[in-house]
This record gives sequence, structure tokens and C-alpha cells, in this order.
Amino acid sequence: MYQKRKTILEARAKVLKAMAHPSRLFILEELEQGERCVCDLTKMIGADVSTVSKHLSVLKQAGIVIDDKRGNQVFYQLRVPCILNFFDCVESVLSEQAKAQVACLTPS
Amino acid sequence: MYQKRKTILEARAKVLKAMAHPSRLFILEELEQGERCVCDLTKMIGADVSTVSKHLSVLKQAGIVIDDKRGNQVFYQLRVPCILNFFDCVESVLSEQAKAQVACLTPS
DNA sequence: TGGCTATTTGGCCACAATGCCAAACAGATC
DNA sequence: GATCTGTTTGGCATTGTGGCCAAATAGCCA
Repeated sequence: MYQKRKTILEARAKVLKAMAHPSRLFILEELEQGERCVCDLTKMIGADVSTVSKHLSVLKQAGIVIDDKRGNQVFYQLRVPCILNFFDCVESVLSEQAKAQVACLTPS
Repeated sequence: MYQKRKTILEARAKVLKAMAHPSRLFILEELEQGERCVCDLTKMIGADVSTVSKHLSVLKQAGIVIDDKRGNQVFYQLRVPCILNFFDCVESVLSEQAKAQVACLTPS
């Protein structure tokens, strides 16, 4: 039952795992606007360059972004633009949560 | 730039992180068909009951599933059915990866 | 070559996640 | 109450993640 699908599910999980970090989600949103170099993303995020570089490498390894070296900088871009549509759904999880909390606080 | 969106991105990341595990993806697919009790999921996955129970608790805490105790068993169901549409996109990441690999192996 | 900027890699530490076992807990039934 | 089934929780060992610093690497320009 599970063993049969395990390989596929592991592959999917890897992609989700790569996205499951606030800085990496920020990078994806930013790349939705167009390609960005590591230095720009680093300034925006405000972490160490090495940290941002590692986040980018996680996204790259998951096949979500691709890199393009030009001169002495490296530009990253989304490989699969649909990635961000994703969040309509994530958002609905969150809004359900919000509704539930309100319901909790409202005296019945 | 990033600080402003951080709270929202953290919330989204939490949902993605909760999904980012093969067993939990399996559970979500299974719940897409309808509610399931812990015991059924445990049989299908083939891990310890306590392990499956913990996976379910992760999904519950992320607001993705809800539970319903009836008799001495607990049934889980999806709270937000759209969750699974998600994978059209994840799938396209994976198929791009596959294409790239083929391209790599093909002599040009 | 030397120095400058941009990026990646390695090392390290703190912390979180995974999985099992054992124990606790809850509901049903006798 | 005793017992059986189903589920959750605590503890523990192992492994993975995230972040920084420091060092290595790569490309430009003088």
C-alpha cells in the first residue's frame, strides 16, 4: 500500500521540504518577479551570505531554481513558475485556522 | 523587505513542513478518499502506531487535518480538500528534473 | 600578479525531527 | 473492576537542519 508509492512520495516530500523555510519562501516570491543575484537576496534577507547561498543550494538541488553565472555574480531564477500558485491553498489552510481561532474566542 | 513578510512566511513554511514527509503525504492522499482511523493508516504504512499517531498530530497541529473520536477509535479527515491539487505543481518540478536528467544522458 | 568583489564550502554548535519501545490513557465489554 | 482494543505521550538514540564564522574559490580590473 505505502511501500508501492514510497519512492514517489519521497520525491514529492523532498520538493516540499526544500520550500518549507521562511527565507526560502521569500526567495521564491522574489524570484517570481524575475532573476536575482545572491548579493541582492542576501541584502533583502539580512542573514549571512553563506546562509543565503546554502538556502539557494537547497532550492537548486530540489530542482526548483536554476542558476546562471554571469561575471562574478550568480543569478537565480525559478525553474517552474507555477510554484507560487501553491499558496492559494496554503493560504486557505491558514485562513481556516484563523476562523477556528476566532470561533474559539467568540462566546457561543 | 524580508522582516515585513517574515511572520506570514513562517506560517506558510509551517504548513509545508508538516506536509514534507513521505508518510504524511501518504496519509493526505489516503484521506482524500475519505476519513480513516489511526489503525487503518498504521496497517497501510507499516510503521509503529505511535509513529503514525505522531505524524497525524503534526498534520493536525498544522491545521491540515481534523480528528473525530468515535468509540475507541479516532478518525482523521482533511480540513482543506484542495491540499492535493498542490501536487500538480510539485509533479511538474519533478518532471522537469526528469527531463533534465534525460537531456544530460543524451549525447548531443 | 595583487587586490577587490561575489559566491561556495567546511567546520562547528545548537536545536529540531524521526522512529522505536514502553507506559499511560480512553472506551467498550464482560 | 478486569480486560481488551485503540490511541497518545514520554523517553531516548540517531540523524538532519540552520546559522554563523572562517577559509577556499572564481571572476574582474588595474
